[in-house]
Amino acid sequence: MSDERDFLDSYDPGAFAPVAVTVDVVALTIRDGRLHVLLVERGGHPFAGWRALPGGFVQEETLDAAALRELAEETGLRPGEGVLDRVHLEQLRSYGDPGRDPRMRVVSVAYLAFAPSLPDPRAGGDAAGAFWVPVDEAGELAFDHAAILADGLDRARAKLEYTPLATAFVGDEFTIAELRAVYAAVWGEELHAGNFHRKVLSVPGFVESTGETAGRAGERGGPKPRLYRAGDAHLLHPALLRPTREDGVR
Amino acid sequence: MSDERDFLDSYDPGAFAPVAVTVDVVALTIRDGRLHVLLVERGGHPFAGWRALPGGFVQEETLDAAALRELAEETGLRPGEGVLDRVHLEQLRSYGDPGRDPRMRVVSVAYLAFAPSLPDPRAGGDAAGAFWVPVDEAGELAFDHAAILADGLDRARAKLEYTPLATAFVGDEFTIAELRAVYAAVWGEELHAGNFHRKVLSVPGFVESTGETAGRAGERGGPKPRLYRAGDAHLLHPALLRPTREDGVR
DNA sequence: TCGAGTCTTACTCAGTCTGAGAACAACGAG
DNA sequence: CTCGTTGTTCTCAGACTGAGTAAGACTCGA
Repeated sequence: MSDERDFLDSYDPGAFAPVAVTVDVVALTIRDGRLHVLLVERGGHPFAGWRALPGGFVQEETLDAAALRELAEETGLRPGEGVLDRVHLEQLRSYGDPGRDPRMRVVSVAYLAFAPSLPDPRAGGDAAGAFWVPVDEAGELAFDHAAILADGLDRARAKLEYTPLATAFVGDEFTIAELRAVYAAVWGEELHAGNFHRKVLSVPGFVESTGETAGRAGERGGPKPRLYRAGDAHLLHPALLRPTREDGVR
Repeated sequence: MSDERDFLDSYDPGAFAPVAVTVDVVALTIRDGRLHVLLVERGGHPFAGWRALPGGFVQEETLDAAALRELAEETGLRPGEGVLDRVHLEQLRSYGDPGRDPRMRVVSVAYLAFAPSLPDPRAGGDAAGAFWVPVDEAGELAFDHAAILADGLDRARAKLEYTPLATAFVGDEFTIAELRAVYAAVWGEELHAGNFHRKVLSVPGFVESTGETAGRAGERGGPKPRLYRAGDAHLLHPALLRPTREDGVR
């Protein structure tokens, strides 16, 4: 048996059937109290003119870096400008059915991104345009992107329960009511204000008080709310469970 | 712009840097009350002689099918013989750091498999041998497989809480005590028998009674336990929470 | 065959958590 | 100023949880 050096030198990477690896990003944000997803309109074949998730081929970089790069390209935001640094990015899962892309065998690693309200994206890359769309108006998407979006939403809704993810949707300092609005937007249901308040403050490490109060109350009155920052918890314990998904869900 | 047919005909799949896609399987089972993982000893370079997770290159098949095939090849089990059909298989996540494989850029889609006690594997494929190893004795593994295994264990421990996954580790009919042994093995701690019993029976759809009792009691006495089958729930509600991971985990 | 020890199952009880509702004060809009 | 809205705090009954106890049923070894 040859030694490892010889083996690597003689190794032929072309010996396998060609496969491409892409990343696709399910980027979520909240605008006007509704959950939105970032979509692009495809400029080229296949699926020209269709809406799709932002994404592209992986280059010489980690998968995480590829996802962040694609997000930056499609939104026109630059890393280092501060906005993108506050985006929470995590891997969702991979999709690799033969035939999901008519060009060739493509395995796509999907990512989930959460951001505070971002500006309207500038067109860039090979996308004819990018825009935020309310998740319930996404409609048909190219490839299997509708399924990917559905998986992403499931994951997002579940993670709100046991992680402090909601803080990724709000600014640096926020009120409990803003946090509650995030939960309401993602879960699609109103939450009992009093109980939510009690719960959030009772979970260690979820939020910490800044000692300040907002300069102004809400548009429709009420006292000036207190401001909080995200705490140091990675897991919420105990969790904030969703209001009874009636037991039929199973 | 050419139409889609022309575009596809002229598309050159070789235009991108070569990437290979593999699947790696974290297969878990319980033997003698301890959680075991299936490992192979690598026969060829790179990492010849090292232990690794079973896995290999994806062929013209879905990712799920590739994972099942690799599992079958490494264990010597054939699909259709019944044993493999009862294996729970789910995607874990993908690993694609440049340099994780010295041969070329390799993106690996990791899978998690749960099975009732399987027979000792027969060697097969390019592995010099395959064997079940207690998870806490896995030691160093080839590539980044140690990290993959750790992620798989995390996922398994978490999923036990809110899904009926534990039933995938036991036979078709089982006792509550066998189910409790699964939780104890995966979580690494004993559980209060009475409370566990109450909890399992109170979660709708987790288990359903067969009406029968086991022919024999445990080795060290006790009454003949009743037998149960897995219910139709996909999610446990309410969940079986792990005994207080003391709040420092965050 | 008998006793010791083990195990399943059921029950109890105090502490905690939850959902629902009410109370109150602070605030904006008209 | 008045009214409706909102942030925050309480209260209360029901559900759930961990810990312990108890009654049998059974195996094993003496």
